[in-house]
Amino acid sequence: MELPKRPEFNEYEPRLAKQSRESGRYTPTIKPGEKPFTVLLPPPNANDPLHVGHAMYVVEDILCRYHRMKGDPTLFLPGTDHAGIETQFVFEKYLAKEGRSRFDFDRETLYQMIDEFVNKNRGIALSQMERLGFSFDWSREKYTLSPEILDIIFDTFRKLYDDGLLYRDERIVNYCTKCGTGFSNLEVDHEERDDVIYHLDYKTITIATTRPETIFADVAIAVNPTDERYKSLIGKTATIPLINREIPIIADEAVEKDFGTGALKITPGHDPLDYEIGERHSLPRLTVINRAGRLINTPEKYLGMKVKPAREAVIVDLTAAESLVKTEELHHAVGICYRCKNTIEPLLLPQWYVKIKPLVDPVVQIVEQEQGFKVYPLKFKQDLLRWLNTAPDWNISRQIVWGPRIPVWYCLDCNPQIEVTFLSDSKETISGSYQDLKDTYSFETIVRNLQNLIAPIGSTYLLADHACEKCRGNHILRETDTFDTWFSSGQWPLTTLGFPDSKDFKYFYPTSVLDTMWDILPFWIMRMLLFGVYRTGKAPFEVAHLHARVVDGKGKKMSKSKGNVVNPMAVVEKYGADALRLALVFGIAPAADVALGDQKLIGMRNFITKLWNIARFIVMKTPEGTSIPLNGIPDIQLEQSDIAILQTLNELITTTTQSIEKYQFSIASESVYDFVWNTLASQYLESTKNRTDEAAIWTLNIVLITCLKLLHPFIPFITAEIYSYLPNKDAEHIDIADWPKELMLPSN
RNA sequence: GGGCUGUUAGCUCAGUUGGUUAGAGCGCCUCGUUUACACCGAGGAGGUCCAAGGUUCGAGUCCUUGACGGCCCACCA
Repeated sequence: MELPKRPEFNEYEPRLAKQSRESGRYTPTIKPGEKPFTVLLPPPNANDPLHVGHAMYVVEDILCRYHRMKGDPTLFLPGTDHAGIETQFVFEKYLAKEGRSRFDFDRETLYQMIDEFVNKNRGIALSQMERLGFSFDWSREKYTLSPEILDIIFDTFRKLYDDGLLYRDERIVNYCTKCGTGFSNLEVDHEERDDVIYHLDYKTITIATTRPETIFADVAIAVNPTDERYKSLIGKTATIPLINREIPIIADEAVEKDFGTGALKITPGHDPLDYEIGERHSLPRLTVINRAGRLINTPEKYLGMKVKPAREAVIVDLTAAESLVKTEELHHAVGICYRCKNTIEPLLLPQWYVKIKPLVDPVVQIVEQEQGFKVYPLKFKQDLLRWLNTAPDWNISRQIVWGPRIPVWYCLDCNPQIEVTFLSDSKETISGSYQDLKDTYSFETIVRNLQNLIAPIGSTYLLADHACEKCRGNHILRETDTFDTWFSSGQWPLTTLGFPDSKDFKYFYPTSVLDTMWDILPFWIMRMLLFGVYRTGKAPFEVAHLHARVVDGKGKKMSKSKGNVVNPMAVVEKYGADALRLALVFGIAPAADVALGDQKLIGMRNFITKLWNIARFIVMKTPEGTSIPLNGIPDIQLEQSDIAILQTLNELITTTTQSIEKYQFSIASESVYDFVWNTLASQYLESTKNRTDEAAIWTLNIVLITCLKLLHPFIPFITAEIYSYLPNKDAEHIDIADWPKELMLPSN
């Protein structure tokens, strides 16, 4: 047998990937009593192609391949995420290209369109992951919107309700008027801006604000109680310019004396801090900006204006009224939508919240005391604890269509004040309370063309879709808020394994290792811990391993605008999946950025070619029909150099194994790389060129097959391809061959 | 305003608990091709380990301070 001249990775890599996928070799056998090794794939977005970050799944694959070879029942479970807002955002961009927007459609139609769009592109990420050589159990592939998964998610929602951990409240929400949905604080980005701060004359006092268009929603002026300048004014009133409404001057410690004029206008309807102060002082909440970002409840001339023009108009009028005392430059950070970069508009909205404290407490204990759960690298433990300890109640409502609707139903007849927005038959947007609209539009029209509803706090609701328990009526609408994506992906360890009764769940939960980039620690890892512990009492994974970001060859963050984004599939085309995989773990400190550039990829590819050529030499040198002992060295006269390399090989086996166990993939891969290139190829192999004795042949073969196995988790394709050419082997495929153990060597 | 992290060869980075002449890949220089491999081989040049101070028999490694990066969090209107 002979190996061809040079490996054509674009031939053998896809062929082997397809073969192993179809063979079902990665479907584990459940062996009661034996501890399985389980990894759940952090699901990529169902509709997007992979980006380089996803190539880091190689970490999970290394672990899984290693454990599979070690003989552990190993499950690497793949899946995809519907990715609520992300997907809807992508789809809206696509709509925009055709000159349409989501407001042109009722939610049912829009949902169907997105569903189709996702289904059409659904396979892309999956086939790309196949190409990268991830050893998934494809028979267990999951999707976050599958009915059986939704059942579990709704069940958790119901349990939260039953346990009194679920409530509705009207609070300030970070609202993006462009995306049309609220976000949690975590999802808000900040941008440094140079703005103008306006000093406005409120008769008795002068305030400073960057948002003069919200003065119509002012309900008080607050000063710091220790501020000598204003002490005498507390309890008096001030007058809002332009509308001359009198509002009280109050004292609150949250006001900073040194900022602006030291007097803060309180606008609880449009600012989170003001909302808090308003709560403390039982102040009313006025709303002057709606969800479209337009002014309402203001003097007539500003009605319907968008925020920015309204600000300008108000300033013009304030100037004319001589209420504008002065303006100053202000450099500050403004909240922007993490998706579309639009300025966040804090608005009052009724939303669904999960009480977080009762969920957090047991998790804090588990994390602190490492009760069946650890974080690697350790430095992230304190981050996780900080996130846990400061987590506010969780707003799980999102005002988008792409996702599971929150499973509660409102009876319109019992709650006629519910505000509905829908398209009339002539495609006009109609919005108002059901009470006001029900005589003009039939319930059927509203249902059929519904875009969204807003149920005021206090509305009664049902927990299943059936006739109203009170009035027996059938005018029932399901909540239009959908779950925050993390509400469903946070239950991934439960849903993928079929909580609570399936065989899989009983055998594979808790899972072994969960690896992601550190940036979703609070979004995802924390939520999985909360849900996992809430529903099972156990952390959903024994180890959370956090890796770093993939950056370009110069160590710079990849970004579209810089044009340095690396497409993993292009890299695979050019250098092969093995080279990419190796480049992602080679020479990297734990949780340090991974610099990925051509130079490194070339180096990795060269190593793969080198390995091929070493194998080619050894196979060529091995006479036809030679039987190679695979379980130790037989009684045969070895030369000193043979024993020496076998001893080094033994050390290598130990180093590699221990390094993988400790997640030090860099050390593991570099050790084998160094051994193969320098010890095996440059030294030993050269020294055997004039030998034809059995000892040399056997040693070469044993060293080769051992190295192939040690390298297989990192570079599965080339090792499998070479293995398939070997005349003697211990398994049909290398990915199910035994992990190397140290050889017993003759003592002399 | 808090917190984290980095600064080691031209470039990208390793250096576990402090211990002999500080390493890798790529790049560079010289030489080599009927060779398993030019996606190669042999050899070589190249570092006051950011700065200052301290602990120590001994510091790239620990401590303090400073400089310059990067990142995260925060209700400065």
